[in-house]
Amino acid sequence: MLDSLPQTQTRADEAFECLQTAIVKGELAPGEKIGELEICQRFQLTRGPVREALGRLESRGLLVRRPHAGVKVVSVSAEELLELYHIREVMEGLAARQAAERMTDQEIADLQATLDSHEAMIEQAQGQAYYQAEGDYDFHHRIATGSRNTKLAQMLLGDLYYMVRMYRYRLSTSAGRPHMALGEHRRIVEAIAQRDGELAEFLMKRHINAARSNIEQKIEEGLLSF
Amino acid sequence: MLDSLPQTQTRADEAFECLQTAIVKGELAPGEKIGELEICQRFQLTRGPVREALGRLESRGLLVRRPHAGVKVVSVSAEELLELYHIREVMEGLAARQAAERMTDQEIADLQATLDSHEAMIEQAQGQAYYQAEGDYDFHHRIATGSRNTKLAQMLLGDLYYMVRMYRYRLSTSAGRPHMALGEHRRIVEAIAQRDGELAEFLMKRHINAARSNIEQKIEEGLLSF
DNA sequence: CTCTTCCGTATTGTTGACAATAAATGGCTT
DNA sequence: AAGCCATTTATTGTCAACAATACGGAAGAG
Repeated sequence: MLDSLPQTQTRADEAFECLQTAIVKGELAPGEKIGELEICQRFQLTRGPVREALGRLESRGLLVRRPHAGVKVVSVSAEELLELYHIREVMEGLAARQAAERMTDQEIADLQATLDSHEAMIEQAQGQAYYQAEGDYDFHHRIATGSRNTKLAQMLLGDLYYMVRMYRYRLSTSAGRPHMALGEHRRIVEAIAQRDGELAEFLMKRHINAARSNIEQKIEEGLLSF
Repeated sequence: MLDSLPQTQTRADEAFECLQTAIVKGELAPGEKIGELEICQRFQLTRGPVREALGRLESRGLLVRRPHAGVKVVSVSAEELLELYHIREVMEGLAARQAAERMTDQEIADLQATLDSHEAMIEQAQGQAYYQAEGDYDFHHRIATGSRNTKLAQMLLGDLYYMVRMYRYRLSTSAGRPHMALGEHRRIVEAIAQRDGELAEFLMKRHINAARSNIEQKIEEGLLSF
């Protein structure tokens, strides 16, 4: 009765989550080839569920698989990473607009509270980029679900974010931007609270575009390992 | 030597494609519960590959699966279908913009040729909505790949289109719109040929928005079965 | 007559063994 | 010595039997 639902329901789900987090956290490096038995003994599973999980991961674009040749973690080039941000820009813009139209007052209040706690964290622990990264994820997560657009949330949360987070871990999200990002977040929430969908969309697009430019700049400076 | 590569490479791939087309064509109705053994004897396969295929289909949102309870074809409500078009609007807008920037002259010429053949088909066989539907798919397909945005094309071609096409088969794409749609397509290609990304994006968004409005109107008229 | 409980059955989830394919190694020829 | 071909081996793809779980119906109590 203690471990009611923290443990996943099926072995395949377990394998799926384990693999996913391992890939996102970088424990499995991009481009790295992984054998099935290797995974089995690592997570104490059998090949059946693992195989099913691999299929799902491949379908989501985190793995690439060649018949009879094995699977390897997807390796995203710098260009592709920037393309991801272009996609995020339009999709999250839409999410913000719909969130402005559909979020409940309670959800908006919670969102504002979330930002407050982020601000406190940033001021308290200067330079702790980790919390900011998690907070940023939380912020975008809430807006995606707040859009009440099932498929949109599914695509953002199930596909794009994992892929972006996969590189967040080694990019450490550009020091200096936390404060600026928080301000942008505040303005977006403000627009949502005023039910101004158009403005929310505009601000969100600009916000993500700024993040993209920031990464692009770092790449040009040669600070990134690709 | 005859069937060199038309047959899929692995049993799981085979199962995946069979199931996918069956769902899209409506042979498996939305909401219908399907047993694994049922699929096995239908496509002459064993449960292993089928199981893996089911996992992939679920991951792509065409199936919904409850542990130990079975899988059923996803049933999309009218609201969710319209939401799909909102997503398409922003994503294909982006695709059109990037296609205008990146398509080769050859690709653009091919695209124009495609429209010519569509026009011929429409004039030749009045009211043959089927060809128009296929032609429309072809048009959007080319622009998605022309964007040179791997993930964007993957999401459009691998996720959204199948879901939309699934309903196209019973919507029969609104008679009367074919001619109008072709004109809109022409203007979009024109913008792409002139390398005017902004205009291409605008026109594509308006094009999809018009399609959405059309469906929305039909729903309000109660002409659709949901 | 209705609701609840229990049990049987059918379906799903899992496992380990078997078959097929691709990569790797070694030998052979040129 | 270098390149090509065959054999070997390890890994993937597939299969059929086993175990676990949820659904459905029958029996009993209220």
